[in-house]
Amino acid sequence: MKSTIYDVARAAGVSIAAVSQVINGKGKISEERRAEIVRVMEQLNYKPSVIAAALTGKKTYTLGLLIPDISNPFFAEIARAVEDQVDFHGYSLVICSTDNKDERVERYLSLLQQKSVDGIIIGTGIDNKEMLDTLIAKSVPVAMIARELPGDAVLTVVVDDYAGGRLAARHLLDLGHTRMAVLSEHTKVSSSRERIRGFQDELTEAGLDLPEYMVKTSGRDLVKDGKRLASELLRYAERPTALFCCTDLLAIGALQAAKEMEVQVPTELSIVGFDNTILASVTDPSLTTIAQPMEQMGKLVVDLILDKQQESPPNGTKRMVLKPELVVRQSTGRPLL
Amino acid sequence: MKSTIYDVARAAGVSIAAVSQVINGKGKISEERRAEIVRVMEQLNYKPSVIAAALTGKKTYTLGLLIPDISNPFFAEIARAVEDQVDFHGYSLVICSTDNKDERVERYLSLLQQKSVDGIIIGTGIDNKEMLDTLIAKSVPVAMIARELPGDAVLTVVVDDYAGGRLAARHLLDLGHTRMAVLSEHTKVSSSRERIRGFQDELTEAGLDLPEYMVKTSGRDLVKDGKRLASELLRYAERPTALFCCTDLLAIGALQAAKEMEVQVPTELSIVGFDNTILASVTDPSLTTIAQPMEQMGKLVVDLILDKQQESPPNGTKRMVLKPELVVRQSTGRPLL
DNA sequence: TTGAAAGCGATACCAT
DNA sequence: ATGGTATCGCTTTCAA
Repeated sequence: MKSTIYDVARAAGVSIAAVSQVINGKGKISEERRAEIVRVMEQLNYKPSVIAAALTGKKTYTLGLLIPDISNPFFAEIARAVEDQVDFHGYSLVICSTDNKDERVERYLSLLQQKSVDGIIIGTGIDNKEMLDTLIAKSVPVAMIARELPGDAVLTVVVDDYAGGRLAARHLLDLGHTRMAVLSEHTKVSSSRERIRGFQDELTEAGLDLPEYMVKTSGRDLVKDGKRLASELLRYAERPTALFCCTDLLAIGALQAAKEMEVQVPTELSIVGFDNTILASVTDPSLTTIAQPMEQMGKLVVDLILDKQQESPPNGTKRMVLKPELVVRQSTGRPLL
Repeated sequence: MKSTIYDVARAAGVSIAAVSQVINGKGKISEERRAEIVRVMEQLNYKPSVIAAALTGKKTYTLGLLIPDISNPFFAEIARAVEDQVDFHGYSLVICSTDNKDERVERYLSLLQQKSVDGIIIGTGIDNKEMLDTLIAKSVPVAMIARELPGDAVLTVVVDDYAGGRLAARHLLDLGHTRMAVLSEHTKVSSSRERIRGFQDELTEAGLDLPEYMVKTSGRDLVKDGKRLASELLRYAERPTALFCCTDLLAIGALQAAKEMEVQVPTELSIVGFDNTILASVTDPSLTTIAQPMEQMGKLVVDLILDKQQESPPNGTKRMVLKPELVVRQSTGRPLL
C-alpha cells in the first residue's frame, strides 16, 4: 500500500505538520526530529502525493504540449528539447497530438485544464482563439512555439519564418533559377504562410513572379501529399526547375515524386526543405533546408512560460524571434540551361 | 477565476451533491434540476477538477510512457500509437525520455508515482528491477513495450526479436553472403540481444560463424556510433559483405560510413536495419529492414494496461509477441564474387 | 519548535 | 429525489 503523511507522522511520533515541514524544507524543526522523520520516510518508502499538494493550491508540476503530431520528426525534436528543460525544472510533460484538428485541440485544451496543468505550450494551429482567452481568463499560462497567433499578448518563440522564406529564395536565385514552385502546409498554419510570403517577396524584388498555380497546398499527410502535389507540378508543360517546400516532410514527398518520375535532383529539379530535421541528412540526395534552432526554441519557451529566464532578455519580453539558417546539401544546384 | 463545484451549486441553488451527481451521471435527480445544473455549469464554464476527484480515490486518467528518446523516430511512432489509444480511452500521456540512463529512469518512475498516474508503460531498459517491484507493490499497473524484463509477471508487448534476427540472417544468406557483421545497441538492451541471438543462430545453422570482432556495440548516439563502428568494420582486411544493424538509426550511420568511404551499397556492402521507421524509406539507397508493427503494439499495451481488451486474448494473458516482417528495399543485394 | 485545525474541490454514504 | 457531511492527503495559519 501507499503510505501517507499520516503514516509517517505516526511512525515518527510527530504531527503531520512536522512531516510537511521537512518535505518542503520550510519552517523550523530541530535537526534531530528532521533526521528521524527523514529516516522514517525512507523506511516507509514514502512519496508525497502531488495530487494532494496541488489541491491545497500548490502546483501540479506538469505542463502540456500541443503539437500536430509527435511522430513528425520536427515536433519530436521540439518535444525532446521541451521535455529536457521541463524536466530540468522538475516538471513533467503531457504530450498532445492534435493532427491540426480543431476538435482535438479543443478536447485537449479542456482536458489539460481539468488536470490543472501549470502551463500549456502550443505548437499547433489555433483557430478558435476564444479558447485561449478562456484559458488566460482562468490564468493558465500559455506560450506558443514555432507557431504564431494573430493577436499577441501570448508568449511566443518562433524562428523568423519570413526570413527563412527569403533565405530559400535567395539561395535558389543565386543558383540561377527563375521558374520556381512552392509546396505549403495547410494555409491555416501561420508559419507556412510567413515562409511563403518571404519567399515571394524575395522573388518579387528580383523581378520574378510566383504564379498561383505554382503554389500547392497539402493536407495532413505531408509526405504523401508532397509526393502527389510535386508530381502535379512536374507534369506541367513548363515545369519548375526549383521547389521550395515548407517542411522537410513535404520535401521528402517531392523527392519521392521526382525519383518515381525519373526527374533528376538536383540536375533537373532543385528542392529546398524547411526545419532541418534528421530526415534532411539521410535522404538521397540529402536535403538543402532551412534550419530552425529547435533545441534553443524548446529551452526558451519553457523558461519563458515558467518565468525562469536565466538570461536578461528584457524582462516582460513576450515574443522571441530566432534566426533561421540555410543548410546547403545536395538537393539544390544550378538549373539546366 | 476558476469556478468550483460550490460555485455551480450556489448559482443553481442546489447542493454540491446534486452537482456531483450530474457530473458523474449517477444517482437520481429530476430532469429539470439536472438540466438547470447543466446550464449553470456551461454558463460558468465549469470544468470539474481531476485533481480533486483523484484525491477521493478516483483515477487521475493519466498514464506515463518511459522511452529512451522521443526524438528517436521509432519511439516517436510508438508514442503516437500509444497516445492515440490512451486518448481514445479518455486518458493523457506523460512522456519521459530516459536516454537509457538508470538515474533518469529512477527519477521518472518516482515522479510518476508521486503524480499518482494510473499506469506506466515502459519501453526502455530497466536495470534496477527492484524499482518495478516497488511500483507493483504499490499496485501501480506496469507494462513493457518493445522491451522485455528478465522475469515475467509484467504485462509485455513485444515483437519477436529473435525471429527478426533470423529473418535478417535468412535474407542475407539467401542472397549469398557469408561474411557478415553486426551493429548492436548497448548490450543491456534486451531486444538487441535477442535480435543478435536470432541472427547468430540462423548463421550457425547454415554452418557459418559470427566471430566476435564482427559484432560491434554502440553507445547512446546511434547514428554517430553506427557510422564510427561501420567504418571500423570496413577497414578490416577481410571486410564483411553484409551488415545487420539492430536499429534503423544504426543502419543510417552505417550508410553514411559507406558513402564516406566510397563503399557501394548494396554492391559492396548490404545493410539490413530494424524497426522500419520512416527513415528506412527515405535513405539512399532505401533501407531493407525488419518491420515492427508499432501501431498495433501501442494499441495493445494500452488496452492491456487499462484492462480494456476488446478482443478475446485468453484473459489473463501477460505477454503478447507479435510477428516481425522483412521489408526488402534497396540496401541489400548479392555480394560481389 | 511543535501541533491542532481549517481548508482545497470533489465523492459517496446516510439521513431526510 | 435532495442535501448534509465525513473523507481523501497535504499545506498553512495560529496557538501553545
